[in-house]
Amino acid sequence: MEAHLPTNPGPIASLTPCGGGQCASVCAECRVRLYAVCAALDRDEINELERITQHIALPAKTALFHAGDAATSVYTVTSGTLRLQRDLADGRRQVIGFAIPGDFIGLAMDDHFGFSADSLTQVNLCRFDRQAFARLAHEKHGLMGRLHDFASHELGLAQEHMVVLGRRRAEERVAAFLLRWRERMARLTGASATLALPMGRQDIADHLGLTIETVSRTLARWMREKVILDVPDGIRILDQARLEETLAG
Amino acid sequence: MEAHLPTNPGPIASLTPCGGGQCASVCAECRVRLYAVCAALDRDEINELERITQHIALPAKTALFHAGDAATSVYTVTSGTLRLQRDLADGRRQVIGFAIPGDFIGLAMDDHFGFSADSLTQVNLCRFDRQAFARLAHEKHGLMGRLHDFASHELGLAQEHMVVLGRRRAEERVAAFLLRWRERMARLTGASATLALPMGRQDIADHLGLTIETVSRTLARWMREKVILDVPDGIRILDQARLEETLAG
DNA sequence: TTGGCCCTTTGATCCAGATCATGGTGAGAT
DNA sequence: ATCTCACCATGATCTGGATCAAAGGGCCAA
Repeated sequence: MEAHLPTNPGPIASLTPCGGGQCASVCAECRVRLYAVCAALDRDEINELERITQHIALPAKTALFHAGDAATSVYTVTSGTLRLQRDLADGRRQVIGFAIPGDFIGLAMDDHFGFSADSLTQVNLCRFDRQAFARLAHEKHGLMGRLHDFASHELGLAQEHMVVLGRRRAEERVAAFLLRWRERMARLTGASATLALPMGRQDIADHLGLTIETVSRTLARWMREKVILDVPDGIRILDQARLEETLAG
Repeated sequence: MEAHLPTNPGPIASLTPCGGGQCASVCAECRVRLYAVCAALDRDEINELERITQHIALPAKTALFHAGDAATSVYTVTSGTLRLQRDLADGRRQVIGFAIPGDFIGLAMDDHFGFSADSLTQVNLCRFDRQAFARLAHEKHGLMGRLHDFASHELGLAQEHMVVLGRRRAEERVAAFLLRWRERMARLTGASATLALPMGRQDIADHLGLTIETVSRTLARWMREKVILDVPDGIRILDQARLEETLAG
């Protein structure tokens, strides 16, 4: 595994404030409100949150922040997909996860980000000043509870992913990824026949601790065997049971 | 990796309430109070917590709970070491982590445990009824904040471990484990020349996604090269810089 | 003292997945 | 159109760590 430098995003974009109809300018119109941390808040509290909210539009393939940056802001994703990753000095990458609408970025509330975040698609975000958000969380009990729910849920997912990385074979890893991604997308868009895959093969490989070739071969085999079907910008799962068996085996 | 069934702990022990001088019977005397979640509470709140606290002594090599069990209790470790793990159907194991004094078990606040917990040594714990503890956390703002700090800290560690499992070579994994374990122990006991390793080689292997042979060979080589020294029930790190270089490489 | 059991070490061999190499394909630029 | 560039697919070969095999200790029970 040498430095392969995939999809190197440019410098951090000048983040354009989100005007016009591109994203909800008020929480009341927000499509992910019920999934996001904000669901914890009542009408008055939402108003308070709104005062410290900046709506941000991030173009595709752009860095939101880098690992080690001072964490002056935290974010809620309202649309699009981000890739969260840690890099080693010699170019090896671990994709920690992918953030989708409703996800909160900055749970650690640490002074510095422990990973980098780059947009895969165009992304809309609510940006909060970290200090102000932390103050609000310390005032509003419900918000802190909701944050904890998010953090502990993430922790459970992280532990599941440890099993995948530590003890699963290549084929099992890819199956686990497809099934989990499908599940997450279903929560957002409802059960759908086709599964959008905004991330590339290299991103999947770096998420699963594999090489791009292994991911590609595994998917190609499943396509030959009619387990999945290739569609533009994603796949269609034809035989979910087969993927689940792969995982159970 | 076939079923190796290592260190199969017996059935869950009848947990003996902790009487006598074995463990602090009141929080005021607790040696880990400042490290544990309880540090968030003032004197009155500590008294309330104490009312729902059961002091428990768990013998070595005993199961505290199994993955999938209804999570009726949550715990703070006051002494000893526990092994937290997930098992696959065919015997493969992933050791999620090791819990040491000050650690909180049950952050997920989920209805069911996502992993099993077994004592490696004799362990003393504060057991809390989960419902009562959750109620207290929702009343006492400081406690919820503290829980969130713990959860998000754990999340950061989990993400670091993903890098180890996904992208590190065998030697790097073992170095990462020794350095991190040393760090954790240092927080408890102060910097010490010798490093106690209450877990076996198989446990380390299952934590790092390796086999026992690879762990054994790596440690043996470092002993030959005077990087570490074998001492009863642990090791002494002679050349920490060498381990850090291994990790940086 | 002996035997049994568990854990660890060490050597020999194997193989899943990495690495290396090459070609295909589609989207955007000119 | 044609070029370029970033992905993706796929065949050939290699290798780090797994697997297989065997042989020490250390501890405890009888």
